[in-house]
Amino acid sequence: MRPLRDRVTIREVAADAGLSISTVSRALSGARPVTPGIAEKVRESAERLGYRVDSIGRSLRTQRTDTLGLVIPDITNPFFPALIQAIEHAARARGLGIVIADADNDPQIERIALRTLIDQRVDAVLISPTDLTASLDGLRDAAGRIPVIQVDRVIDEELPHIRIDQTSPIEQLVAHLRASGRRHLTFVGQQPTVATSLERERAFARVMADAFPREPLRILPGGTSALSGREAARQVVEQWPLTDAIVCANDLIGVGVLQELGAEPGRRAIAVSGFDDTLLAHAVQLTSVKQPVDELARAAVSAAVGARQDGEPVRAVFTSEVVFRRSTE
Amino acid sequence: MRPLRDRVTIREVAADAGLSISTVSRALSGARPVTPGIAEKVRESAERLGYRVDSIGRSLRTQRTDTLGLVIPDITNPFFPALIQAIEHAARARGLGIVIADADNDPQIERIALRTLIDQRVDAVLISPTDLTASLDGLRDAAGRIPVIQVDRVIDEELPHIRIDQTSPIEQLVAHLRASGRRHLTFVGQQPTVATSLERERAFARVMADAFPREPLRILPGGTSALSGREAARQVVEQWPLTDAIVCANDLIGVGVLQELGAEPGRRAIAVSGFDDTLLAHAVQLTSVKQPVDELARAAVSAAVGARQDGEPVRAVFTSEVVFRRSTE
DNA sequence: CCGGGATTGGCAAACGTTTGCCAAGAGGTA
DNA sequence: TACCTCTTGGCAAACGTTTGCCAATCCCGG
Repeated sequence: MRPLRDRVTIREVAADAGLSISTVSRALSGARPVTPGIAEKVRESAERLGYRVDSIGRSLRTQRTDTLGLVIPDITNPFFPALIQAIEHAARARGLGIVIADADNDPQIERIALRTLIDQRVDAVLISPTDLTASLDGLRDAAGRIPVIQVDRVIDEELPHIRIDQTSPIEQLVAHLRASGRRHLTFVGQQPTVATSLERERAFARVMADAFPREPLRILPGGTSALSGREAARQVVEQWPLTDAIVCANDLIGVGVLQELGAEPGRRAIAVSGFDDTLLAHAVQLTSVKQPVDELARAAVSAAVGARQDGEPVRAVFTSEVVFRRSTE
Repeated sequence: MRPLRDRVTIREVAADAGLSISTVSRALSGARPVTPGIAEKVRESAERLGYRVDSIGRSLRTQRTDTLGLVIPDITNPFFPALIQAIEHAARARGLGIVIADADNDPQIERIALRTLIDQRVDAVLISPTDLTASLDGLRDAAGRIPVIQVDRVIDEELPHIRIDQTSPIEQLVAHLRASGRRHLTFVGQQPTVATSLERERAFARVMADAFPREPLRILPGGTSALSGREAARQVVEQWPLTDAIVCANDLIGVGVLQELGAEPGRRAIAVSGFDDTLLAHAVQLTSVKQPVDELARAAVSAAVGARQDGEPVRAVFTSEVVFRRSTE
């Protein structure tokens, strides 16, 4: 590797421009007005010398890093890359950087990740907690130190959060399935410790009680992977052979169910739907629920920077839409 | 938000333990031996006061951040989350954090992301460059400032890089297709400005020249999405109706091709293969090429930290395996 | 020509840590 | 006992920036 030039400091810019350090700092940041001629001269010197402000020095002084931490339960679930992307854009639009930590679906790792982010001095943390109960201590501990916003998955209603309404898409889903003649719907969740999965399950229960009051409630806990979806599908056909539609808590499970049921296209015996409208759903033509990720992201980032100023807890709920595809024809 | 405790500094720990700041620093970091009793006392004070070293202060002094930058061309291509995850694990194992930037397939954004990472003072950057030529300037500029390692996609052979061998999986693929009676293979790439896609295309050309010397070479440029795969598939059937196997430069394209050809399972007229063995390939039973992501990641992280010490450029090549599935039966 | 207010440059302190240097003490040897 | 070496604690400087405070200058009106 060729020798790396050492960095130009503000001191050298000041010397070059024949001004004091403070004037240079103010000219560059605009913290206070400077005489136009001087401003120009500073800009020119900085440009020519290739000066870039040292974020470490600045952070030490300002006690800000202009950086958001982002804790994700499982980056291999394709919903989260989409969410990350949206949050990154929203953050960039406000001049903030983000640093991502993957919890690997493990509350222990998640907790350590939170500590690490806080030690890294991020200004706030956005988190989709892994586990409804096991993540609670870590979350609250973190929230006692810096602003923390729960995104998508919320496990503590008291702390700030941004989420979607789970009921309305389930209503749309059930209505559609009913209209196409299905009567015996079964829900396959993730682990019941996943906040969103549990909410979807409860919404399903409510909606079903309305739509099919006499139908028994069929709910199966699943897992995180497509594999667990396959297993759940086997169990469903065996346990409740009447089932003519399976509502899944996310796309991974939906894909697994679809695989197990046989992937022949067109009208099929059992309708299947997923959740999150990931590219998986596109790939296998799975009906799914599209979350307004960009709005979620913008709201979350606003909340994070806002939380630094006023201390008002944030609670926002967005609506999402069902995207119907071949799997429910 | 409840009031946030302000941080405990090393000064307070020193006062509490009745020792000097430097002794505390050394006791905690182990930079120099301290008398066991003192070490114990320091540890106890630090623990009790809840002291955590301030990474900003430390970084200012040491001029290190113990953080790696990671520039990804497109986080919604599921190969990259897998790569990110692997790199995160490898980095964590060495006590390093990572900060991720998504280039959104745009060399402009990529360039800015690189600058931002460097401004953030990451110790080194791992990058999968977006564009074979348009990324070059930004890459070299960055490499002139801090250690930069190209991962997976390499566009400058002179700079450090970690990659896989593309030829051997293509050989396996072609051999398998040939053994199952296919004769008229067509390659569908991404844009020819994607380094890996181009390498795969060239490998395909070489291998085909060997295996089917009399067969004309059929190569189609594609795009980044499943959609472009669908379009490519239409073009292939129209332009080269004899085609009985399509080798795609990645899984997204493979999925699109599969969709367009009709997704009926079992032996089909045209065999299809993808690349990267993402969860998409699992979902649609697409034959694909599995890269040794964990090894890539470990090598890349080693290279990044190594580059700080010796200045030896790194060039490593790993082998990858074909995973055969229903799409090539 | 003087006084007062507004504007803007500079000094120096602070943010929290690590580390080179010095000196004090401990322990061993002659 | 005297001397030498080795260990280990403390002082203070440095990393690069922002900003509170003061002072100098300028402009304007009387």
